Amino acid sequence: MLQVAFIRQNVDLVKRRLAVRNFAEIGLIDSIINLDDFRKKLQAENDQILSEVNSTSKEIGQLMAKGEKDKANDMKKKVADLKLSLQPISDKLDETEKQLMDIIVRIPNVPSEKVPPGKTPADNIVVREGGNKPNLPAGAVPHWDLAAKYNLINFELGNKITGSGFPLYVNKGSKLQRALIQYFLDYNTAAGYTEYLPPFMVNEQSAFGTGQLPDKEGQMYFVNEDKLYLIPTAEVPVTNIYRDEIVKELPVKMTAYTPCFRREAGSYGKDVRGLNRVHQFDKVEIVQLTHPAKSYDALEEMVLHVEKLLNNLNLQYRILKLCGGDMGFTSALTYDFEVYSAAQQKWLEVSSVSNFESFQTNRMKIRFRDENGKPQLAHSLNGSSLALPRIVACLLENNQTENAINIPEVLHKYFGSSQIKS
RNA sequence: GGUGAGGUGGAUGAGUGGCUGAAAUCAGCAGUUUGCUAAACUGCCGUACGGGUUAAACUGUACCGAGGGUUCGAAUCCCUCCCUCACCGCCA
Repeated sequence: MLQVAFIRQNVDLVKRRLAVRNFAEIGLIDSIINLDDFRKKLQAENDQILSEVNSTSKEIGQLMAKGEKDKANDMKKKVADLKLSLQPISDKLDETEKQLMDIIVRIPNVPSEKVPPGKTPADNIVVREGGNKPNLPAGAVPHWDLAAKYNLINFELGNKITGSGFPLYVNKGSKLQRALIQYFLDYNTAAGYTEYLPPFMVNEQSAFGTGQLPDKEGQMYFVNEDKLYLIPTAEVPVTNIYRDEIVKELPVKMTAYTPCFRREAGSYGKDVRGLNRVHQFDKVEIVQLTHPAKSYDALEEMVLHVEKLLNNLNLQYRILKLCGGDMGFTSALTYDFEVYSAAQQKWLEVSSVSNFESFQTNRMKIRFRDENGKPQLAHSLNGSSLALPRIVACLLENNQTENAINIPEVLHKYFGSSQIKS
């Protein structure tokens, strides 16, 4: 969430930039400032009365010690009156703070000045393309057919066991998952990211910290009995490792493999065929906490990091800079990576790399000490490196031959062979 | 799940109603001493929201797991919840 102090100092900028993401702020920014003014006024009154209560109580203590009971009793009456007058003010203060919070929590992040305007994915800007266009043999088929042909993924059984969108990987299909996860983690740790294997469920506070709550309430699976959310991404548990910390040394670089659970409420149709959109999938994530002055350098570094991974896998890809309208709630700048699915003839998103600036860290109170020793909010960033299902879809489709699927060289040592045959 | 003991600042740990935002020690920071390192000594060493200031200084309030309550006054007493540890039960 945005810092009130930042909003106050940059009213016009905040309004202008929120417009870039087509957020209709409808006077909310002005309300924030008005409420904050009111809050300050109330707090001043509240503190003033409390101060009197405290000092009077102290006097009572001294009077009692001296045995001056009558005087003390008079003072008690005074305190009672003070408290009576305090009640409405303190109630109003609580209420105002709550109102203020309710609004702030629903304001999305302010886009960076680098974010292009636009409303739909069509307005995203292709930053660059890379990799080689695959040469498919005649009769090439989409991955769901390949998955069946080589017995790699059984969607029907996943459906039977759980429901649609919960694929069951089998044999080499399962091993390919394992190989990819292992490779991605090794690649990330080699680049200095510390590996974690976090819990796959988080509490409400963690889900709030990274911005899933209240914005994405209905998109997460919720275990009512224990009030826990199944994570939609490793970003949630991993970033929350540093919640309420004043970090000693920046940057912090973390990576984790986790399954990800997403209800994907409201998305049906051809987009959900095969591995294109599922409720449970595997992903390896990278997360960084940085000094505010260095977060955009870190973002570019992460983009290059993910790009190299796609190059290593020999996939045709493109990098998009998301327009204001297509960005997530918490992001200040996002690059999406898409790989080309040759058999489906479409681009599939496999990674999203974002700088959240202090939007998440303000919620989580992740700080560092500046030159003056004052706590300041760090910046947080994350990106997928990578989400597996669509990578698998493209690997299968793009590397299919008439009677085998070739495995990219970097995976050979993890996969144990160079081909999948029937 | 049951019983018992606990949750205090970066760490250890004192504190059972006012003199405690919190002793002491360690770690950390600054300095003095010192061939170097080490040691010794001195000072500093919580966060948030306000007021104040160019910035400080200074100052008000809150915070001792979370939330309520009792009281003129709560880290300290009471209630609820959460968590940790030990033992028992159950179980991968």
